[in-house]
Amino acid sequence: MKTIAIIDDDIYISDMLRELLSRNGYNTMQAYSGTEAVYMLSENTPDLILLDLMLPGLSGENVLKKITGIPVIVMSAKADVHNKVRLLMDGAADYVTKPFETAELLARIAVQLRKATVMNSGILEFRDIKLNTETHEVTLKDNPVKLTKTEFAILKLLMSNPSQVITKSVMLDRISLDTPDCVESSLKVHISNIRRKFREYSDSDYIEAVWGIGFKMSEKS
Amino acid sequence: MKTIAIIDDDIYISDMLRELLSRNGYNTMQAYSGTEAVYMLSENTPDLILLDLMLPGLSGENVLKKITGIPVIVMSAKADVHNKVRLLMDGAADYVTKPFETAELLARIAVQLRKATVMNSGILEFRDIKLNTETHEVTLKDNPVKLTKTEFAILKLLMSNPSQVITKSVMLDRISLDTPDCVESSLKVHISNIRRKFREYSDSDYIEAVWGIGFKMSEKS
DNA sequence: ATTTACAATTAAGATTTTGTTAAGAATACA
DNA sequence: TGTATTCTTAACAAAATCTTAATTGTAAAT
Repeated sequence: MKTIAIIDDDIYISDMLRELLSRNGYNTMQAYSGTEAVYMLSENTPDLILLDLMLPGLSGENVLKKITGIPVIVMSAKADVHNKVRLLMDGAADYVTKPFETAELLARIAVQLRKATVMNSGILEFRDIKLNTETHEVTLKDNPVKLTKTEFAILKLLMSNPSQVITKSVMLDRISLDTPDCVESSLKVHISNIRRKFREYSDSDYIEAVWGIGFKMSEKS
Repeated sequence: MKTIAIIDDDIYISDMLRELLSRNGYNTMQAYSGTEAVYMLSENTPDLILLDLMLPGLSGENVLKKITGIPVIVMSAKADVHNKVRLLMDGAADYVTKPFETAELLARIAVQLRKATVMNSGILEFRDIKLNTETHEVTLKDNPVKLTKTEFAILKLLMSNPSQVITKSVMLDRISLDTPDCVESSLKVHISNIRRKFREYSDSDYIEAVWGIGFKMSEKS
């Protein structure tokens, strides 16, 4: 049975969602603040997360940035397009505007869970590259490539959103959560190192720089 | 030695798989139609089944539904998500999309066989190590190795998820439930002790550190 | 064409994490 | 109670990784 985490400070909504979900065959867990959510997620791994944006403690945006590997559906009152784009760039899987129809929410949940099932075979593929999120192994043309933790995280982030530009600031947010901010030089070195390790098995370029913005996986060989 | 059943009507592919598998240390048996497969499985019990979907006689889907207790990896040309989901719901353990990389297929086979080993007996095996979850006995190359309770718990956790990295925090959660948090030093010592005890009977490394993440069982000897 | 801004690479030093040892604390057991 | 075993902690050395900064290369802007 799939487990869904509900992160919302409004107790009425949170409980309504819990009922709705358990009536539809899901397990649930609840958190009522950003900090509580982070703690809960460090202890448990749900299959999907419903995240309200307006949270006490730590804002929903910041909770979102800390999550990797679990699809997040953001629930927000703000409907504007610009905001939506930013959320998707921060790693949200989908977005519903409050108030929402329960049927719509259930449908979107089902879509994301199916996607996740397919993804969670554990292996991300892009051209010749395979990245196993479970074993932390990466191969290029079936040659094992040893990546460090940070290099792996960068490549996983890129391969999770192929053909999409990942801004440098998003990368820095997601990769090194603890360090300060202005460490772009470091990022460049990591990417350079990944490329060097890949070059041993292929002349082609896999990571492409998007001038002034960030990086993306490169389609062309 | 593990036996794998190959169910595919394409003789060329079937034989290619047989060679690949026997080169990698598996016994094989072959069937070329759905009806033949059902007959073969009534006579023999392989450890794992590779099943092509497009079969004459009885379709792969229907063969799948008749199988219980043996992990089935479905091989299909159809890549669409909906189809994959249905197969998994019909009881497939995993699926690969044709054409597939041999390395990937072997990896997925290994994963499923290990899972099956865990399920079916109280004995976990990994390379030269045997761990009996019921009697709490551990042997290395058939030499008994005396492990303490905590050491045993750590090794069991690792061997239950071979080839998968276990994070330090997960380990701490699962092993010493009562103690506070900052006990990484303790973990290091336990692992060091397991290694020392193993070193008496083998020079090879069985527990591998994954830098910055955790530990995993090490394939290479 | 030249300037400017950013990107890529390299190498060195700083930092973090791991592995081992030894000593004391906690626990189990006779 | 005393003894043996196991667990935890701390200290340090060794290894791997990360960051910084200097340098060179490359794309955009003027």
